[in-house]
Amino acid sequence: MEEVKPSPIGTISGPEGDGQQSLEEWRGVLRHSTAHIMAQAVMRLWPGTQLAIGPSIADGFYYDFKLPNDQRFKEEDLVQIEKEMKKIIKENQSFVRQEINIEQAKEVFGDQPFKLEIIDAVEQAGATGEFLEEVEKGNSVSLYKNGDGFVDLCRGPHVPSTGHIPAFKLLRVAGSYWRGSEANPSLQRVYGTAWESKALLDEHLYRLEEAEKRDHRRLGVEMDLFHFPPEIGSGLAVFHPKGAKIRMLLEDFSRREHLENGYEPVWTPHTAKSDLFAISGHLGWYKEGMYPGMELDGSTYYLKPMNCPMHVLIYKDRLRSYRELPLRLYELGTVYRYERSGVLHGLARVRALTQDDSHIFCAPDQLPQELASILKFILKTLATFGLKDFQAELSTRPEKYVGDPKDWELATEALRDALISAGIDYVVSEGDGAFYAPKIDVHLKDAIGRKWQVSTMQVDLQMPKLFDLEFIGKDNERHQPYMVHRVLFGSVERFYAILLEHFAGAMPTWLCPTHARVLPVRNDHEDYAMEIVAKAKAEGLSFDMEEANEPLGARVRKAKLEKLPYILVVGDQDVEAKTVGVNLRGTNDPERGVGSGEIIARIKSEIDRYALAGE
RNA sequence: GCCCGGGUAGCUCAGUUGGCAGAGCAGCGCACUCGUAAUGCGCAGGUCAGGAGUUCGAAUCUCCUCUCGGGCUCCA
Repeated sequence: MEEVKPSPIGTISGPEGDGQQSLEEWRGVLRHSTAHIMAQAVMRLWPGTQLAIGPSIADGFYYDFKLPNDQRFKEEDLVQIEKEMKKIIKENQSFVRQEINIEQAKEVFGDQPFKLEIIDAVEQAGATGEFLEEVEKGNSVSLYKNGDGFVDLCRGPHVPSTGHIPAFKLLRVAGSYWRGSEANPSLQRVYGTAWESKALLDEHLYRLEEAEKRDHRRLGVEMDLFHFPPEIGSGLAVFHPKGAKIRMLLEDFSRREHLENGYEPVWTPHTAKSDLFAISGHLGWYKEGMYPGMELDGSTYYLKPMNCPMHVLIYKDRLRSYRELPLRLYELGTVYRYERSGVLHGLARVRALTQDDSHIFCAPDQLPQELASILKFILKTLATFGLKDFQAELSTRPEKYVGDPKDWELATEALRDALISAGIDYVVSEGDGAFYAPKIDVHLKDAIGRKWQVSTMQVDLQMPKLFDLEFIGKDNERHQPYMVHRVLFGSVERFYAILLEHFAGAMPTWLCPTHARVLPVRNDHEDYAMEIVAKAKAEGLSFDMEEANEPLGARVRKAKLEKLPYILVVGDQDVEAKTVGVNLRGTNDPERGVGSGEIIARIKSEIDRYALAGE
């Protein structure tokens, strides 16, 4: 529960203004009011502008406009709009709420087609009793009037007057569509942020700057981990030696964990004939997400967008006994998906991705136990990386689906039960399931708060039917197994991106390509430094050495910028006493005189435990 | 895919009204041999994303393509 705090703003104007709002709700009101003032400013500067909607969002607000004659905002326009907004704030106009009936509303907003559409929706909702997200149902609507005659259709509430906006800033302009659909007119969206004090605004802007520094795309370049060669194509990454080493360590972790948890490795090719994807339903329901077919020997081959159909074929290769179930097939499977050019985003959304994929075939009565143990596996995996700030979502049957709605119901309830018995908070996302199954998704936030789906588990009753899967039960009869799709990382690439941002590039020691750099103080300490590198290598660790061609301070700085977890300095005293000076990442004062065997044992133990910083 | 904004050395960025393409860092060479976040000097580095056009002359203006960023939609 959010703490109820005294209002930083003062009172708010509207029916909900009963003083019970949380701080976040107050900020929502402040931001929504700022959006109104922005709309007012835009109306002054571009008379004839059509207003769409202007809600508050996390940390800010936006407003969608259709400018007269299809004009577009430019970056410089934001300065103008801000200036006008400041004027309106100075004028301290009151926000006056007024309830009017539908007929009156249609007259007031006669020249505002988007508002009219909303009013129509309210009217219809009033008739049907249907709930609408953006408006209260009913036979009347509310509007807010400001001093100079600006009127906006709005549910409210608002701050009492325009003077109650202590600090705001417009951030960027973007394109959008009316009601988010490409079929509708395109609009101009302006994003901004507003806070109850200048200090909080500055803090927020500073946070945004800091977040930019941990953007995985930027770290990827700075740390020489990966890049996207245009010659290969959009959304297709190459991993450089250091980046690939990190990736390998992640994948090794995944393999080890799966083998220890009762999964069986499989391997499947990257392409298959259309026959396979026709049976699985992919060509019917997912074709727009696939690379186009390749003609070969009279067949059409597709790159696989998912691993499931191939895993199904492994199951189906022979008759299965109930004794084999649950059968957990696991593969780091690389799949290819056509993602629209505008949605690609570094490693977080690519066109070639490797899933830590498993398909579990089980008897119906094994399902609850299996789902519970998958959830546990997911949580344990996230905990290993210190990822605590996640959100679970239960996604239900989408509009485009295969199978019987009754099966969907059964599968959805099984997932819900798993969440409830694990005591995990979740939200329901109606209609967001895969075309073949409902799912539980786990979402993680990146550096700037964008949410990305990572782990998912899906209960699939369709694929077993489509492929006629069977097993022989205790009763010597044929039965159909259930099938669960699940990933823990989601895709290695996306998880990699999330981890880079989570750790701001300072990966836990066990995920670092190089564990320590040994720095000889003078050239004549190099032999001793190399001895330590060799000793570490014999213990399975990866150390390197940089010759004393530059001052020690410069080499220390370089190693720090490379975010190496350990810098080991060796000089006269160390050669004498067989010790090293330990400079640990994130600390300022080095520890002198640590035995060379001791530091190697320390680092080794850290790696063996998958330790996070400070553990 | 759609809207907006970008693309100049490996990286970060200057580049005036159209008039000889620059800096810092990184790289390479030489000197320095140093105890915990930048030693000095020198060298090299470019089809100004690509193509077409306007012009005596284009990094600069126009058009097209590619690509990146912010959104919309979509999703691991």
